Amino acid sequence: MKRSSAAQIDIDTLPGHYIRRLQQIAVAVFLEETEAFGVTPVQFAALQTVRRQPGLDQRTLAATIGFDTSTIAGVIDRLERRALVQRSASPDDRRVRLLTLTPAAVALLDELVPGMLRAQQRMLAPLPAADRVRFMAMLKTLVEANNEHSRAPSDVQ
Amino acid sequence: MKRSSAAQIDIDTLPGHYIRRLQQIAVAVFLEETEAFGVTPVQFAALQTVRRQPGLDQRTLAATIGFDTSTIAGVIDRLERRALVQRSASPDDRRVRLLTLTPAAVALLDELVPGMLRAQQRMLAPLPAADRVRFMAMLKTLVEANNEHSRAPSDVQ
DNA sequence: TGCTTATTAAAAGTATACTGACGCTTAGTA
DNA sequence: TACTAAGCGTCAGTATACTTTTAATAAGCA
Repeated sequence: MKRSSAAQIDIDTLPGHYIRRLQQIAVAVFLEETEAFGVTPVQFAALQTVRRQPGLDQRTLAATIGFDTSTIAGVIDRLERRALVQRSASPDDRRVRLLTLTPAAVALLDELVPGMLRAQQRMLAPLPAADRVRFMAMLKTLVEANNEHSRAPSDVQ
Repeated sequence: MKRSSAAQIDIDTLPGHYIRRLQQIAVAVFLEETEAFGVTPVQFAALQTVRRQPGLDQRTLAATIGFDTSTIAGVIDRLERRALVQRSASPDDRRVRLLTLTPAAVALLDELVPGMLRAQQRMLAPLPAADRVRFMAMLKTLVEANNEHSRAPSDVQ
């Protein structure tokens, strides 16, 4: 299937190359469909997760959506600057900052969601309907089985 | 399948989320298997492509592996600093810089390839063998069909 | 209580990935 | 030939993503 001689290897036969390209496409389609709102996919994931679990701390948020805490700190900085997220001190542990959404963020999410869902559908649209389900199942299998190899292992399954 | 009420949406049902996670995993596994060489997946793709097409210009390289020219400029900067890639002026067109590998880069690629191939196999290992082939075929379908939506459309195919 | 270890956040540094703007060069046209 | 459009590479700016280090706080234990 693949030659082991280095000179022969074609990038186009490597899963990693296609995974990277599909991720690029997923981001581009998301931004196309939601461009009016100026929210990135990562920012959306953070907002949506805090919406469902108000009072989350940054560490748990990072683990839930699969980032390291450094990245999340920057994401929350930008969302806080736009008055979409509030950081408040935890009464139990003064190292911890608890996250909540502002009403503006809730309103923004409500407006954003239809475009976000259109983006998800567009991404998989080139596959026949039956394959879309199979593809999602395989993606889940690969992510969950390889989770411990990721740099920012998610603790959610 | 998915509720359209924003508050109900779970990140874990969205293809985009799993694609991003799989990309994270792919990078992490690649770096694990090739850590001795200090080369990133993007740098590998650039090196391997220039190896197969010596004298490539940056713009064609970018289009071949699916990047914009700004990103490639930074990648080539780093590879040039490590004396792995040489930029030379084109005799035909003074706007163009032609890329070639140094002997050190060729030797490095030869050493790197076995680990890179192990990484590709590990990524797909959680799937049964028949599904690995199906998954790759679906990936190709999605990337090729959505190619025009990407920010840096590849001109290959 | 005092000491040690663990946890959390922030900061600095590296590497993608994109947009938009700019300068140089080439090519096409009046 | 002068003007104009297009192409190529670079640079500045924004936003991920990661690593490592540092500081503050909390928790466990003698």
